[in-house]
Amino acid sequence: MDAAQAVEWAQARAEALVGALAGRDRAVLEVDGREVRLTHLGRSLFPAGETKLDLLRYLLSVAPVLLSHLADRPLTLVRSPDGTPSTAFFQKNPPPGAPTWLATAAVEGGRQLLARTSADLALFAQWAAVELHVPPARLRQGDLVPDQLVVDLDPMPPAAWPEVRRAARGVRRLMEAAGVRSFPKLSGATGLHVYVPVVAGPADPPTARVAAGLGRLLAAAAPDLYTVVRAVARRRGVYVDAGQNGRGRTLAAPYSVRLGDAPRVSTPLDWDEVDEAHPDAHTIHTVPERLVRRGDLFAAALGPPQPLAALAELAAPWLDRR
DNA sequence: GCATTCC
DNA sequence: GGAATGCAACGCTTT
DNA sequence: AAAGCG
Repeated sequence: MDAAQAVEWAQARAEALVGALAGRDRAVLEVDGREVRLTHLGRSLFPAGETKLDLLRYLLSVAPVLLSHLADRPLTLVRSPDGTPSTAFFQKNPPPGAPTWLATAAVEGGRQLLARTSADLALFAQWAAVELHVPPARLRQGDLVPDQLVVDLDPMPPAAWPEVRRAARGVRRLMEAAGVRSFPKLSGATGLHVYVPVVAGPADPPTARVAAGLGRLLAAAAPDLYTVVRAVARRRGVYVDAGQNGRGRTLAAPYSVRLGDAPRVSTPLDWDEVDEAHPDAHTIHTVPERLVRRGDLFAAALGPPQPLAALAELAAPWLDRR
């Protein structure tokens, strides 16, 4: 079964499960053989009135692909019970009272949340965990091993989406020059993330250093477009944030909803779409249907991995510069 | 959203 | 009993 | 040394 079929099935199941909840504010949902207690289903989480029930419907609809991108990655939830970004809080450890069936992983001394099933996602909806963040690294035998290099493009006002598009084209060319496949997605806020599935050889520098080198390379070639300067006041154009590849860093997962003035989704794109796409066009209302039509454009961002050396070589002259 | 702690 | 509080975390940079 | 940043 391919991604489109899986989502079609999941969407039908979501409609059936959520349909049975219509008009109710509390309920017990049975999914994947688990019982999830739901409350405040009518609570609005976005200005246009999308509710916790809408978030639940979305998460269940995209569950097969969303879960594939969360697998083996310790989760950071961004919870906002009233939908307001300013009152949101992070949660990475299981809260007291969490159901015993919710999986956790031992990560660097603590226990962190994992998502494995649709029941897990339903629980996160109940928790008003609007954003699901994961590291570009996977758990393997208790260790967190980087499996993706991410170039995070963030426009600094007055730069905006048009500048991000131009910046993305440059990143695409750079990745083509390195001979690696790369995959763009909307951050769901104002920026864009480019993912490269990689595997590091023993002699390779860490992905964070390679990403920082690529950022400096881009900024040297087009200083009006790219900036790698940390100090916010001195940034111009599009900020290339290599820090997202560092230890313990996370990004909004593919297909994660984002908090804000609309339920935008961090949506994978085709490279050829980047010039036409706009973040506002991809929300919980549009992404499930898009998945059925296009499949999961990020499936190959999970692998097969490509040698990090291909990028390390390009970045080499810039690795230890500033 | 909810368990815990504080007054 | 009702209100307040915590719920991540850390290296790197700038000041 | 402390504060800012993501």
